Amino acid sequence: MLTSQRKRLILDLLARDGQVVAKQLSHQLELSEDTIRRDLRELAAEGLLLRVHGGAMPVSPTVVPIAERRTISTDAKSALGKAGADLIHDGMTVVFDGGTSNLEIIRHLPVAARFTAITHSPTIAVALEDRPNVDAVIIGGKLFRHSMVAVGALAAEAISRIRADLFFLGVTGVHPTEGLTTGDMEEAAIKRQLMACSAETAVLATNDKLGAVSPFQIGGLGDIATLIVESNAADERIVALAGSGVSILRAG
Amino acid sequence: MLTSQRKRLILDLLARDGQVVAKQLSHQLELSEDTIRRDLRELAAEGLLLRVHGGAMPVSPTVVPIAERRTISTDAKSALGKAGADLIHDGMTVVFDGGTSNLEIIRHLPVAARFTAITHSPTIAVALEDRPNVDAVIIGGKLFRHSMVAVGALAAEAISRIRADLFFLGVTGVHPTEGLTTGDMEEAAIKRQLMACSAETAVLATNDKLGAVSPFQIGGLGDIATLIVESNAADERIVALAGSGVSILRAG
DNA sequence: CCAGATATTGCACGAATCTGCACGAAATTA
DNA sequence: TAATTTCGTGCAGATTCGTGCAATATCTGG
Repeated sequence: MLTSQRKRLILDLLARDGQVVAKQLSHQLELSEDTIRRDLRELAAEGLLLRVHGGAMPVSPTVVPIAERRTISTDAKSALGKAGADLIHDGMTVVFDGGTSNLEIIRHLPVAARFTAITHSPTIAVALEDRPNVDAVIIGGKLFRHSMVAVGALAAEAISRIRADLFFLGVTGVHPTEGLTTGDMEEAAIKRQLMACSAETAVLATNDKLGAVSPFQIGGLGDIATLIVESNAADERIVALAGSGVSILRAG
Repeated sequence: MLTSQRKRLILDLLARDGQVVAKQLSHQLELSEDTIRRDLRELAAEGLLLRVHGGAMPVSPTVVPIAERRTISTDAKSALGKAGADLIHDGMTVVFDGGTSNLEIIRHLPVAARFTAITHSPTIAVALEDRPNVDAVIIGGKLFRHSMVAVGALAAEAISRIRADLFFLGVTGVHPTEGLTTGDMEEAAIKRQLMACSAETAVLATNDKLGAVSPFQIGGLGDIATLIVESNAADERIVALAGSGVSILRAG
């Protein structure tokens, strides 16, 4: 490994994580701590990072961790995630469907949150890695790549044994008469089952989903308790959805 | 080989890999290091690359996506991954344990690889996202955060119905007399079960694992068919492991 | 075709750089 | 305060670098 390449890598890691630890780096890169320390010292001399005991920090307070930017997280979606996270209270058992909206909920969970999370999405499971107080349960099954969730008989059987307080359902369409829809039949079946095993279901809907319809129906609007929409969602869309018994929440 | 042709090749390699190493180049192009160094010097003078000790870097910060560097992949671990991937053939059913070594196998799979992958690690599952020809099956269960794998009764039951051709076992210790060990009891049990349901088991062991012992035993050396070690693994370590019936493969 | 000019390549050798280790100093933690 | 961890410096071995030089190949003009 080239020295300059290593230095660049250190800066990347620093930007991503907001900090680096000399000992960890030496282990990860399989080099002596001396070499790492030397690098950190030199980078600090160039003003590219701030040397601290044990490692280094960015020169300017981390803007936004790059890891969280991996999927484009618009302000709107972020607000939806925050509103969703607010529905979760300690002690609850919450099921998370796949999708970027639900991923946003995880990101907005307070680190101290203490509840049980159930998901059939490996992506969600990975996001739960740094929430030490959350009991996470993964539902297995055949991986459906398009949405990155487990489906099929294995998943169905695992779900049949679950009773949850809240289910965050992911959909591709929310329509006044066609209800909640998605693009895959098998996925729709799993979603229905997850709804059935949960006391309540909530849906996060970005503006592009309001009024949209996909091939396979998951259920009617009346089947969910809460629909969270963007703060600037068109009024006529909202009015069209009212009266179906669902409580509509504007995020942000 | 023409000089200008060679220079263009160097720039291409640089663009592709994000770095070039003088020594490697001289070997690949079958020229003396002096010639390569001269080329690099001249290209640097033209401002086409950035000369650094040992090789060269692109003038503009690497375009290689940072996301792929989530776990740092050292040369040694990369070679192990390649060797592991070579054990997989089309049509097989392969079980992947968690861990960065096994993740490295996924990264080295040819995109055309066509087989069935089974895993209880959401991290591995996520890595399989862009292998469209791989049938992926997730084993559910309680998420054990330290290793990011599913464990517990749910996982055990799902595994009991599986029959696989090959299992890539992750361990933290490979010892001549203590055998294969790991740091968590429940995890060890799951690993044992995965071994039992697979026709063959393979282990990727970085140098730091050879001779190491962790609290909980998974099995003896005789229980696995293949042990893949680094190319520079200490001979005395290897000799100590021989005679247990395991076939030892040096990677790279 | 030939002779001289020019360019390219490999080698030698001293200089510079990089890396890991040892040891005492400083900072951190209990 | 005492124990542990981390830091910084000096040093030695190894690698890489740059320059000068000679040998060979290629080009150019007559």
